[in-house]
Amino acid sequence: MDGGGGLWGAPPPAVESLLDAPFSDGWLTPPPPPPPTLSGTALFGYPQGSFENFHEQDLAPLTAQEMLALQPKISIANTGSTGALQGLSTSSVTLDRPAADGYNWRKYGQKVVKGGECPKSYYKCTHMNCLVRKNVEHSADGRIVQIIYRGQHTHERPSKKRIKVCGGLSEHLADFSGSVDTSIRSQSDYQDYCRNPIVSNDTMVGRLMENMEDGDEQLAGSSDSQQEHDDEVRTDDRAAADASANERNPPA
DNA sequence: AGCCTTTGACCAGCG
DNA sequence: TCGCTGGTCAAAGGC
Repeated sequence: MDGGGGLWGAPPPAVESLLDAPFSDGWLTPPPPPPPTLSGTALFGYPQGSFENFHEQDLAPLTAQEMLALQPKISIANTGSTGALQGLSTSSVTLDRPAADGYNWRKYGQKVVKGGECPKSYYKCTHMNCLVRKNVEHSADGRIVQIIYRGQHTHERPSKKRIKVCGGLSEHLADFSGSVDTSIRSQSDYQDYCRNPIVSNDTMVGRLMENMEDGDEQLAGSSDSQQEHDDEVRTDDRAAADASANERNPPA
C-alpha cells in the first residue's frame, strides 16, 4: 500500500471488522495461554492483521477448506461494498497493519532476509519521544509470521479519533486499543486469531459479527498482567516460538 | 501541507 | 580482514 496520508489506508469496513475483531478476547475455544517467553513477539501462521492479507495472493496458501470457509464470509462481509477486494493492491510486501494495535506506526525500512523468503518490515511508533519499534516478518506467501516489539511505549494510545484505522470496527478497535496493551494482542490475541479460524471459520465469523454488534464491551476485557512483559524484546525466544508456531500452523 | 511508503545505501555485529 | 546479514537512514514520490 502506498500509504499517503493514512497509516494503513482505508480498507472496507466490513473486512476491517473481520480482521480486527478477533483481537477481542474470549471467543471461540479457550486458547492455551501464550508462552511467557513469547513476550514481545507475536507469531502468525494465518493470514491476519490486515485487510490486505486477504487478497488472492494471500488466500492462496490456505487450505481448500479454509478457502471455502473464508472467502464466502469475506464476500458476505463486503456486501454493500462489492469490489472491495478487487480494489486491493496486489503488492504483498507490506501487508500487516501495525496501527491495528492501537498505536500509530511509521514504516522506516524493509529488508528481505532469510534467503529472500522473509521480507521484514520495520516500524517506529510515530509518537514523539516514543522509541518503540516493531519488526514485522512475513513468510514467503506474504503472511505475517512474526512481530517483534522493541521497547516500551512512553505514551498512552492515541485517542480513537487519531487512530488511523478505518471502517466499521475502527472505533471498536480504538476502544479496544485503549484498554488492552498492544503487545498483549500481539501475543495471545494474535495467536488466538491464528488458531481460531482453523478450529472453525464459521464460528469465527459468527463471533466477529457478534463483536460487531456488541461493540466495545466485548472488546474491553483483557488482562493487564502481561503488560509488563509485552514490550520487552525476547529475541532469544524467537526460534522456539517460531518453531512452535510452525507446529501449530505449518507454513503453506 | 503533512504524513506515509518505498527503496537503495550505509553501518554494525558476527563468523 | 573479509563477507554476510540484519537494522537503520534518508531521499523521493504518492495520497
